[in-house]
Amino acid sequence: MRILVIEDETKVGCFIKRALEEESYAVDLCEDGAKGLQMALNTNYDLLIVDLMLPSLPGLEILKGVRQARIQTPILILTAQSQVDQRVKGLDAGADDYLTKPFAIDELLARIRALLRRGSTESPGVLQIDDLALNPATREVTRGGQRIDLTLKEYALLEYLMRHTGRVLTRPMISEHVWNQDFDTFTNVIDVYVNYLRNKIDRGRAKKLIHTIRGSGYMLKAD
Amino acid sequence: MRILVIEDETKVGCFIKRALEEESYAVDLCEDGAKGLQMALNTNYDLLIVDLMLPSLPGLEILKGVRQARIQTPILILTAQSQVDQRVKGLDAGADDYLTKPFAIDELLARIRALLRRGSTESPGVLQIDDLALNPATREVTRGGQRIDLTLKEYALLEYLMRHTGRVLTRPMISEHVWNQDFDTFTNVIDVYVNYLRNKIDRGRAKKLIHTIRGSGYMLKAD
DNA sequence: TCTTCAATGACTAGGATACGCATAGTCTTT
DNA sequence: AAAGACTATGCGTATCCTAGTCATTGAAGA
Repeated sequence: MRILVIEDETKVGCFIKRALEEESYAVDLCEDGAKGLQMALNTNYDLLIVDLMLPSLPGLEILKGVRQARIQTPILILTAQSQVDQRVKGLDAGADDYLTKPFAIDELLARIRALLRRGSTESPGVLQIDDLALNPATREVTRGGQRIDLTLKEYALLEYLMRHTGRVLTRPMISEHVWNQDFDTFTNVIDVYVNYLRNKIDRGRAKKLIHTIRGSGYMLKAD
Repeated sequence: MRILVIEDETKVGCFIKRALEEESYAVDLCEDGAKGLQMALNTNYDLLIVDLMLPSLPGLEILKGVRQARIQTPILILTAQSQVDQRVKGLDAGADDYLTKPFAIDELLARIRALLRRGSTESPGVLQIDDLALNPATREVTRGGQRIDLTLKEYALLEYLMRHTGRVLTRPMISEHVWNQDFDTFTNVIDVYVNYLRNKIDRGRAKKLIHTIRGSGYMLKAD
């Protein structure tokens, strides 16, 4: 975990640095606002601690600069007890938390732990096979970068196929996952929808992705 | 944005609820700790506000319960001025921020905005999509530089849509975050409000931003 | 090897339905 | 009285499914 501290008061800055290093954080200390912004933009820190009262560059400008650059690193700002509105402005400008001087070092550490804890557990989530992509989050389907509009059932069917690429999927398997329990086994709805999908996905393309396994069912495959 | 307030003092609780509702948040109020924990576990809130001094269940237990369930909803705790160690314990138990009673309502609101901002994807203060802009801090909405007046509910709905741009939002998802617990599932309120929004935002514009995904829900998107 | 033919799947058209839109009206709060 | 939140209802249509015909497959027999 690497932390950048932007603080002009040498004494306070060094104190924070030592305390953080004792907690085994990697710490860079910068006493100049403009230079600090540069460092924040150039290096991928895990956390920024910014004093709002700096001589060269107002602390708020640092916040704005960082957020404009689409950097989402958590930012903790330091303010004086009196600067209530500054503090509110800071939070609205993109800061994640603040601490008023003077503060207990234990509290600073607790807040840092809280900020760093939010680990991004994002999953990629996009299903892909050859040049066909399906994004369950946005329900967006593309082939070769081109958008494809699907109805609800078509989409449900395609998603099921894509989640089981390369495997033979029998009609009972398909109906069980794409239709609900009162599915009539003696119809050809599945065939019909596979056909719909083919029209939208394979029609006119060199590579066919939907294959029929005669006597068994269907399969999605690049080969 | 839907918020759960766990606060045993009826007077304080109601005060907070009303203040938040005036800011377009959907608010559930609970005066009992154990019940509050249940609600927090059952519903996907955007934020929890927990008073640390509760009669039935210590506030800390609520925090632990929520975090043990792997729920990462931001939590703001309320403490008395004196309880410094409580506060540190609270942050370590998974709280994201605290406020000491008595507090200024403006500060509570600012902190809520800060907490909610980092919860959803990425947003440097102002939410923007195409020429539509929404500023959560001022609750100001503009399209093409032109101000648009929205009611509380219209605003709440639009904010939710804008915080999840490009994703399909189902009716259950929308009701869960824009309305509170006494929402009636069997009505078409959501449709009606989407229609209201369309009238104010898309009506007469070349580019439509609100799209309906038939059979699924709605989506806000520039394309 | 070629034909035949039954089984299986591909495709199409049209009717039924459910979905979402819009509008008007009710209720509540200010 | 006015504004906002919500309910109720009718209408148009995208979507779903049925049912029927047409095409393909592959094995059996000539």
